[in-house]
Amino acid sequence: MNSFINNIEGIIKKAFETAGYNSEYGKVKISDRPDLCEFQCNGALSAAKEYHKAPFMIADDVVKVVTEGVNAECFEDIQSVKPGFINIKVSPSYLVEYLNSMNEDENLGIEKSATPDTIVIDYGGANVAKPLHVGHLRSAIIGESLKRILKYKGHNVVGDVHLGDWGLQIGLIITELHKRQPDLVYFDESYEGEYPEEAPFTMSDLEEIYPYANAYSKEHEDYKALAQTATQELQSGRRGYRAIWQHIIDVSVADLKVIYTKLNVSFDLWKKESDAQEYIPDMIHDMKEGGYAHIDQGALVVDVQEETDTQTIPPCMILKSNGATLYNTTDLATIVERRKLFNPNRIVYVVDKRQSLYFEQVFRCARKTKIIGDDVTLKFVGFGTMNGKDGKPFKTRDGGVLRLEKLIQEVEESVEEKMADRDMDEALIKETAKIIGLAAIKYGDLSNQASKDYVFDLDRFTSFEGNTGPYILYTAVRIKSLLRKAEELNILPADEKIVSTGNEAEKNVSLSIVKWTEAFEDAAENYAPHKICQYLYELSESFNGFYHDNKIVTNENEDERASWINLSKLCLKLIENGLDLLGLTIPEQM
RNA sequence: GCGUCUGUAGCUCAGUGGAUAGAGCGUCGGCCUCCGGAGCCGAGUGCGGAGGUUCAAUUCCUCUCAGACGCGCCA
Repeated sequence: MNSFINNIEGIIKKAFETAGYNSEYGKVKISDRPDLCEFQCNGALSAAKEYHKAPFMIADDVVKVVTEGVNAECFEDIQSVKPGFINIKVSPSYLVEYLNSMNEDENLGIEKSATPDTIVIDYGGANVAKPLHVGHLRSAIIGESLKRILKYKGHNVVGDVHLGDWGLQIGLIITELHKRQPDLVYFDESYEGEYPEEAPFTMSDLEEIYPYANAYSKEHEDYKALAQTATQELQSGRRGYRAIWQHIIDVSVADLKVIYTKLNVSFDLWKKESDAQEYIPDMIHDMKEGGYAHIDQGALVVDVQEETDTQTIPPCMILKSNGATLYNTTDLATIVERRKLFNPNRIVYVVDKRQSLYFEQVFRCARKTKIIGDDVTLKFVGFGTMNGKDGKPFKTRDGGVLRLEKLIQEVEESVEEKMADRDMDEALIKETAKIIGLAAIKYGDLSNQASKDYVFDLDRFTSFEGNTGPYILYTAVRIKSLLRKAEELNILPADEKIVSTGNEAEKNVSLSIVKWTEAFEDAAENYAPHKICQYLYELSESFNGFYHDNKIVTNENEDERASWINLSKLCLKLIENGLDLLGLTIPEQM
């Protein structure tokens, strides 16, 4: 169905046309001056030039057409105001009519895409053998939300974790493991039997081994060389190394799934860098055959510089001078793989914005070498860093990288403390604190524009007041409690009908509600979950205002009561739906 | 050096080619004490700076200042 604003716009555009002006000038938007009107049209101002007329005269003409036309009853007030604004207040009945149709619509007024795209979203950014840290948080949170938003729009979305499992990191672990346990069967090259099913290490072993080996290799050249050799041997298929590698993946994936589940983040696909390896030989062959790739300083590269560039864009490197593959190679091969498996119309990368130049190179290279056609959108959704209160990248007190689990735990504990005096049993508080804590983290992140850096402020994010996750949850919980009360009193209305009672706060809520379509479409088009947050906050505020000013369940006027219960229900539906798009859930009480 | 991004209230963040640029937190003053007070009203300060385009610029363009980030064998 059309959005509410589109409906008004239709009327205004028609009026421009009837009055003899181009209908394109009839654009309607939410008012900048809520004290004067609810919606406004500024088209007369820009039309003035074309028609050599004073703007207010044009506005007068248009308003006249509307007030004398068949749609006049849609407006409570529409007037032309100098220098040429058209100020609009809609009639409560017209508004309520839309509310009801929205309420009846299973998608709450959102139209599914008529031409659904197949979209692969690459987010998460996890590596095997390394714990998730706060740097992975944004990719997971934003990617998850975008996945949900695009699915809701009706697209066919595939979320891919795209695990990093193929680099030097594995070689380092193998080398260190060899040093510590040289007798392991994996290192015996003459061994031909089956390898054990059980890994010779746990996740916490890996978490200790990797950083150690990494640091050690930076100090010791020979050690580093061993690791590089091990990496190469792994990649060329040495059996024992492959077995270790498989253990590393199994142990890591099991661990990652636990924490991603905690975050309410899921992936349709657990693809790994290594899965793309099989596409590399043909890809490189084609690049050479096509004359795209050439040797430069010993390395195989594809030039991606374009004439319009204002800076030097380095060539995209496909093979290092020692013949080894690198990040670029895998990413390009992954595009080949994705095209083969899903034939997507869009591939969306939710990645740290510092990688913007790198992805520009990869995208250009992919297009130039015809790995992907011009009809496929490659979208880089770069996000900023999460900073501490000092404005610098988030660190632990001793300057280390903060593990994601630790962060989640700290937030949960902080929420628990706040809830300590609740009349709830301890287990329930713990459970609820998890939900609220997650809302605090995610909403705190998503309510900012993704591309900007933001400050992680525990006290602010977990506050139950202001533009926070907990505040939105509270509003939803409050409505739930209201509905429970109504049920107890056996006064739940028989139907879902909402009527207009002429109440001012009621109209306010209604106006907030009908803005949903615009907010959602804006979020979907611009990959901008923060638009959803903004909407939810505004809706929550106007609902709370309404709630404060009026008696809903205890109202003695039965018609008002029924309508307002239904209105509250609609608000709850919208909040639940919106929070779900952000990847959040609502507790029963808090 | 070249390039990208950012700069909006004391702090954290929204927003816009148009009429008086918004919210939260914090501060100060007040109201309401009713279905969950997590509510409401008021006070106060701001578009980094300078030009330009436009009837109209915080928004678009140029320059400038400040900060963050990036610039072939890491990912």
